[in-house]
Amino acid sequence: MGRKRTIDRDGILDAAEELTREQGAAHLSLDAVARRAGISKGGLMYNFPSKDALIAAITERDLGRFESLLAEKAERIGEKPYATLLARIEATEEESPETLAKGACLTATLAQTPEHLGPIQKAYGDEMLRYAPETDGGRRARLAMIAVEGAFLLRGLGLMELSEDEWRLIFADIRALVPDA
Amino acid sequence: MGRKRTIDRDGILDAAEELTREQGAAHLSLDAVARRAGISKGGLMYNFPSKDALIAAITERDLGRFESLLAEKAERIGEKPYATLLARIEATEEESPETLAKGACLTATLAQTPEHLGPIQKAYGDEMLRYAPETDGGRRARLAMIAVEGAFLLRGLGLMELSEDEWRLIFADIRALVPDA
DNA sequence: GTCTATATCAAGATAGAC
DNA sequence: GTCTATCTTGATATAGAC
Repeated sequence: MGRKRTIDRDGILDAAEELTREQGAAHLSLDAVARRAGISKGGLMYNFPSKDALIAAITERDLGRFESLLAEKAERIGEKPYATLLARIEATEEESPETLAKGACLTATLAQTPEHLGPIQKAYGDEMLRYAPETDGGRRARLAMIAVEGAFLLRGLGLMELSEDEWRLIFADIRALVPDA
Repeated sequence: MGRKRTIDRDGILDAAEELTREQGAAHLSLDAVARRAGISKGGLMYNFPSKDALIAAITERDLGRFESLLAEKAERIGEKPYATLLARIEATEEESPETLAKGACLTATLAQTPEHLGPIQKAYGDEMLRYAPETDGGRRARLAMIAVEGAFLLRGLGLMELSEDEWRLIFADIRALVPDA
């Protein structure tokens, strides 16, 4: 015990995310993060000078990852006008329960500390801006956005307990909202 | 200072709800609740022996109120098969931003403490059970449920910032999902 | 750069006066 | 039943050794 090791920042973020999912962000402590990550508290504090910094780092990493995932999926879907939206639906449906829960817990956490809301508001806002509410297609796309993010939160937070099959039907119906889908 | 007064349990719950909305539930302290309610901490603890008990009481009161509101609205809507669902959409759209935020913050808080999830899971589950996923109408109703609760959370938590007019369009489109609406 | 040890503080909960 | 005062804990953050 007490041996030094090179600290892996991504490993810390993974540990923090897992704990958030397991116990809820309210009970997340830096002590527990350090323990789970297998490092000392001092080492943790050196890499992330405060809990807020840690949470901001998780947000930044996850939003970035999700955007990459969307871009990749959208590219594979092709030139359809609502490719990104279809990619979002696909990504949300395919996500493992654990990943979904981690993302939803993080989102709920951010929502409780207004100073952290910025990045996620921007992500949602940018996407909604693509869909003009004056057009029929835009309205259907916005409705699909609300529905898919609703499914994300309701399922990820464990508020609505449905079977895999039931969720599958819901995602199919969300997809059917998208114009030209 | 120091004069005794009769403690109003509903007043305490109001104070706690307001603080939750203003600062996020993560920063809710019993000290602040007592201060806001204009009573002593001891008096607070006498009425609600723990913070968990306080949160549970808020949940119970709010779920009860909302169910009453739904029942009342559904009755006024009449014998339509999806009257309760329409009532939910109407209630969610009409809710003031403050009330919406209080409800959504509470929901997010419950989601972070698994032991508090029960009542809300039951409320959602009971409603979803009414809509058989084997029927076309049932599927549309379930989709509308996901969408309206998505709107509730996204708007109430401040995750998605849209104008009043933009939300109005979205609620109109959610309503259009309901069979025979 | 990572560790151990400790300072500091906020917050939930308790004890006992009135 | 409500109050004031205090206890106790757990968590953030800091200091300094290695």
